[in-house]
Amino acid sequence: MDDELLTIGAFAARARLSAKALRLYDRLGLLAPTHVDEVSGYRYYRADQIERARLVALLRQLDMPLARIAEVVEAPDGAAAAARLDAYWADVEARVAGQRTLAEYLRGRLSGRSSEMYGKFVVETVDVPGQVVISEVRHVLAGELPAWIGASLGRLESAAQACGGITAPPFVVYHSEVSMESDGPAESCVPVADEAAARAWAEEHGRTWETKVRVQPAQRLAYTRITKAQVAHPQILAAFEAVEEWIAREGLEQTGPCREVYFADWEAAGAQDPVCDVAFPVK
Amino acid sequence: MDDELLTIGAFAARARLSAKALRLYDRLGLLAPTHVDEVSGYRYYRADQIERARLVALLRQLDMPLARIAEVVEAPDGAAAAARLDAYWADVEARVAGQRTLAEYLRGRLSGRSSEMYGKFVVETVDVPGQVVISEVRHVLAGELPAWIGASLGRLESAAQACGGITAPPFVVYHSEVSMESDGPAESCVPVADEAAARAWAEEHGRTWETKVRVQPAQRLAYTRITKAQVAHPQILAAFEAVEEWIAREGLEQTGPCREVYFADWEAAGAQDPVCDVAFPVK
DNA sequence: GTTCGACCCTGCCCCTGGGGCAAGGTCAAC
DNA sequence: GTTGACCTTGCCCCAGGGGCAGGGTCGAAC
Repeated sequence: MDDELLTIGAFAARARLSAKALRLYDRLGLLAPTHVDEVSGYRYYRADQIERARLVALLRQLDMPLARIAEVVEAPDGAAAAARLDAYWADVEARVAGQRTLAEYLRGRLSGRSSEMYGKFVVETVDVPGQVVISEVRHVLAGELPAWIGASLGRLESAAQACGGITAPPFVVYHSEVSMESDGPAESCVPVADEAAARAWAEEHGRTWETKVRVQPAQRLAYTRITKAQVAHPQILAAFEAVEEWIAREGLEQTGPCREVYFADWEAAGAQDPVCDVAFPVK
Repeated sequence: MDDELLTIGAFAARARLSAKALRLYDRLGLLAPTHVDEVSGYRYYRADQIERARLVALLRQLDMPLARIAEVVEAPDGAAAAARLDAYWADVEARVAGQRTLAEYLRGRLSGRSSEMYGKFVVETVDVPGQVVISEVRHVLAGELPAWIGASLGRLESAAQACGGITAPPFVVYHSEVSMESDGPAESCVPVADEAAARAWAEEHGRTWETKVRVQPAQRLAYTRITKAQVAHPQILAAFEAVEEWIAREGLEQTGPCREVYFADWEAAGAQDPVCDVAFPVK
């Protein structure tokens, strides 16, 4: 039973895939034909491979990359396969949720004059005094940013205990682009009390981490406060945009790179709690 | 003011785009530099182009294709731009909603044994008598399917008045793949009472439309009933899958191509009303 | 046995939205 | 004048195939 072999065309029709796609899946090892004629090169598929082919086709309808499809179809059991599908789909939903926020912001910016914007992002200014900060600098992609920020601020906060303690909320400075693809250098900073101790600490750790001690001069910041849910790409870009537009409207001038100031306990915060100020130095 | 020119690198940093991307946008006419040195080929951008560049960058974060971005940024005014953004985002939401349904179905199929499936799709069989049908055949992509089905069944239903009237619900037969990319021929069919009149009609219209008259033999159909919201790609594929799996479980055999039977008034139906049977001829 | 049409094979170029690298030209500061 | 940072074009690469060319194979009819 069911041991009859199908040519690629017949198999393609029954699996609702193209022959071209089947050749690709063969080459990638995702769906190898049962038998390949060594002389003619003809691929022959068994009828019971249709089920797997259909699954691949359906997963492709979710725009799942073939590499992740391979992980699903080669899972040891159905539960593991379902878990991998869930993981993928959760990624998709998270990405789309962020894009949805950004799309809503853009719609307001394109159509509305300004009232809609200010309804979404309230921008204010604050004067911050000069600070001594210990910092780590790294080139990091947007996808790794949350993990790096957490790890880096964690290291710096524990180091700050030996430098007289933390004197102001930690922040992250973006010296270049803040886009999905860029790895423009990011700098995580923790203000500390004791500059001499900080310099000693940097001397000690400068070889293992990309650490620095800087004196951040007093400056005025224009900022907007955002919630934990908004601290992610790409929706956070809407906040950056809003602050920059506000700066332009007010006739002020940016005097340095943008930053995110984390003034709240990240772990303890809920998704709708304010945790972060998106800020630019101005004037 | 603001008439200073920026090199591509400086402009890229301020617009949060890569120089490579800016060269591409220049080549596509999406964002041309204000000035290009004819000798050196250097591109120079004016500072007031940053706004447009930022908008492009944000729209790219929505995964909007550059061609559609061009439509947005070249819209005559903000309202038109917002409308085009809305149209794009509605497309995205519709696609994701369909994929979400499919993902839920697949999760159930991968993890559950069968109870979850049957909870979602109830499959039954029905014997249908032989019918004379008038039909149109066309190669059509999944994206155009809804429009084509509506137009085609509309034409056939009005033609059916001259062929003794409609004797059974209209249906669409998929002679090949039902995937997003395939254009495998689809055939829209309306059963009519008067075969002779139907043949005369086909003779008359055969030159303008790809029309046929067929006698559909009596057959048994395995089908599941779905709602209006489920009649769209890719989520309808879950229904096809469910019926095929049921057929295999019951030890039956598919004897022809799948079809969708539209038994309800499409316009009058709400999203959650059943409107369509997804069916396969069996045994 | 032959022939014909339908299938199948590989290989190449195309698409999008860039990344990355090489070879070479430019610019501005010292 | 030199140096180093920046810019240019051009080519190859990725996924996930589509489409076509040129040539090999299959089964069935004659």
